[in-house]
Amino acid sequence: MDHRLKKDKQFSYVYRKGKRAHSEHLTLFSVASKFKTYKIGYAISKKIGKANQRNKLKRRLKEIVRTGNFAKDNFNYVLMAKVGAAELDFASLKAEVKKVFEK
RNA sequence: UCAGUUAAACUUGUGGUCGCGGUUUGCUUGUGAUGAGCAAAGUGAGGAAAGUCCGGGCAUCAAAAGACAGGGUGCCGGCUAACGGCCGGUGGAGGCGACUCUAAGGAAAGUGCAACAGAAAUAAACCGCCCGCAAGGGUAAGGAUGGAAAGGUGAGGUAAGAGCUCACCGGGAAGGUGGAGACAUCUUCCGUCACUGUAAACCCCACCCGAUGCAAGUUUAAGCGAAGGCUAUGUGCUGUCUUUCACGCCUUCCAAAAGAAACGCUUGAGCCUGCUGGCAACAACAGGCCUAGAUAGAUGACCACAGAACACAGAACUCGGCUUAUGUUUAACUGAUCGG
RNA sequence: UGGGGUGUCGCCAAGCGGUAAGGCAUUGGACUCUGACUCCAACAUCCGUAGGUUCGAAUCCUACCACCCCAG
Repeated sequence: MDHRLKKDKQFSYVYRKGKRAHSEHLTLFSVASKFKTYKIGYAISKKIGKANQRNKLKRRLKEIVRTGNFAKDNFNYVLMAKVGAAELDFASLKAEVKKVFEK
């Protein structure tokens, strides 16, 4: 199943209604939904780095969410990266994602 | 060994365990219709994919031609689909050298500008020098400047001076020879050898350029209506104008949608190998190969071995260049030192 | 992806071949018992960076860097 958020409307809905949880390099927006599974979108701005760095960060976040089982069903998420997130290695990035979801 | 110049090559590979995007095949399932899921096979970023600085293809503007404006290029010859690119030369500049760099047409077609300094900035007004009692005349040596002051140095010459004369150097013109040409070289003549620099100032000359960009554009796509204006004096290549030519054109309102999907989209001036022509860029021929097409936008995570690969960095219609960022290796050559 | 624009003092900015205006801010001084206002003075030589043209470049040319805007 596809767990991605894609439409612009969905993103802006989550930004407006969602609860926020911050960490040093990440921000998570979460909101309850009527769907049975979870959906998650990734927001990585141009401030973070050049195109290849943004791509790599997105791939790593996707891998962490897929393998980690952090996301709960019946929720929509947007995971936003802040400046400096691209410099982290995989293990510490995973720890931060875990912290944000627990909040 | 050190310092340097030039030219190339590569940009990870193999094996595991999870995961992603196209393609093909098979199975399951479903709709009014497009479909959806699972499995297997096979495949999946670069030398710069970047900057977007040039030039093509392609698409639309109904079709075509011309003038002006505007823009670009600028030694010569060649290559190319084309170029502001590349190759080979010429002149000039730099370097001990290997070698590198070079917007390099025209200033006697015209116009503009040249601050400050300096007597004077394109010009012989001033100081000066000489002749002369003076009036006046001769002169361009000298006059702390400046980027630039009407060839330079030396000798002769003179009232003082001066290409006034001579030697050397520089400059110009004509002709010959070599070369495809840029140009090179030789001979002769010129002291009227007076006219500085700047064209990456306007400009002149030669050559080139229609505009807009895949968010172009086409289809699914379907369903039309109402009112008003201009009627060949209207509209049309989109900076202006003209000609041929084409034809209805423009504005407002109502309805529908609110922005969906597919095509464009990857077979192309393509890549590899061989051979022929050419100094080379490149071209011709033969054989072989098919090699990403996404749309919140596909390559990641954990190991093992090899290893320099741990750098710079991610396709978005596509191709040829340029520029910039950056890791490693190789070859040839140059200079210095030491040894033989 | 394509198209367009801007970089000048700490901030806002003028200048577009000949030694870089002005305002705010800052610093020092004067005035005042003190402060504000006012007055006087100081403050750019790396004009985003690097080359080139020119006697001379913020200005002209070329290549880069950074930032901003427009088009679904």
